Amino acid sequence: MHRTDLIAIGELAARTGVAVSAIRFYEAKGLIEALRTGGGQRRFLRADIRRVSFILIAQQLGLSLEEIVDELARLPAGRTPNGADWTRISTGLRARIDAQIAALQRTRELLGNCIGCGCLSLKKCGLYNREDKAAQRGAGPRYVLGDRSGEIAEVG
Amino acid sequence: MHRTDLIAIGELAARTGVAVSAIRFYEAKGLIEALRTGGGQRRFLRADIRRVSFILIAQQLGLSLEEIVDELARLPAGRTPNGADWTRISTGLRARIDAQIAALQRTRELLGNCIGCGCLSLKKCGLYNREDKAAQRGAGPRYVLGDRSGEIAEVG
DNA sequence: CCTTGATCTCAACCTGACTTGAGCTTTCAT
DNA sequence: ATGAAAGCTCAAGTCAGGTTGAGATCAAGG
Repeated sequence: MHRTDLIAIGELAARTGVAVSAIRFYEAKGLIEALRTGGGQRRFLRADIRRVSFILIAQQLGLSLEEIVDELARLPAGRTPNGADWTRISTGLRARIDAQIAALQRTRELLGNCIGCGCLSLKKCGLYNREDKAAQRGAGPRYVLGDRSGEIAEVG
Repeated sequence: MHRTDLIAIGELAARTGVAVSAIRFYEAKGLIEALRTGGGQRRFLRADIRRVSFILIAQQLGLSLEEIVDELARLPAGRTPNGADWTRISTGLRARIDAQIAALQRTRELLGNCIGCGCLSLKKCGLYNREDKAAQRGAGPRYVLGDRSGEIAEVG
């Protein structure tokens, strides 16, 4: 505690590589919280560096900010999160990573069998019939990569 | 050739699971082309079912529509693409898949070493210092997951 | 004290990937 | 020949995840 324990938004930004505007945005979305100085400026805990880092990692794994809020909600309310807390949270991420890897491996294989032969008959090769909830993130006609699951394409 | 060789937009939509509006959008973006009837309605080749399917697969792998345009530009101009054409194109996708799998595996490992111990000291564990151009797709503060590469976070 | 850099708020704008709605026309089965 | 279903265009809206800008205030070193 020999140093200032609270950091300004600029420092949090510098420490995490995230833009100041993004940090304000995260606060508005409920991902992080800030104390305020008498003058109204934000002051963060050092632990928030860790918290923001977690947000970045989770984003890389394809979680939306909304999902990340849910994950972070599992952190302790009052006290600074410790190693055990992060471990608990990261377990969920690990499962997600494993699922993504599995999905990619399946796609890779199907790509060989299916596009490789030039047929691209989706009904037959099932490149879409997979229940690929995990890879559903990121664009694509919404209702296809999700809602549908029944019959899809078949090349005449 | 015993069947109608041209299909309407509604049929292309039904065959691929993509919304009609999305197909028009793809045409506007140059991903597919359509012939027109005398009355101005679009008519697609059966091969376009395959083409749209390819678009969906590529999207799942994180390519933007712009990137997909580039990939598709490698298809033969006049004739209907054949199996060999698709194989050639899909090779690029395979490389991308492999890269993504590798990146995820690295992340998985780092997650164990780094979050597992609770430190989340990014400079030390390098969860960010990776040159993760592939996973850069999809959200995240733009300039972090890309432009930067120098010093990042270090938990005090 | 004073200045300079950091912050503040709020509203507006941006990109990507589509969707929606209005108003009008084409197709095609009966 | 006709009427419902499907298609057309064009402008505007949506959502996520931020960024940008204006105008005002705060914090801290000299």
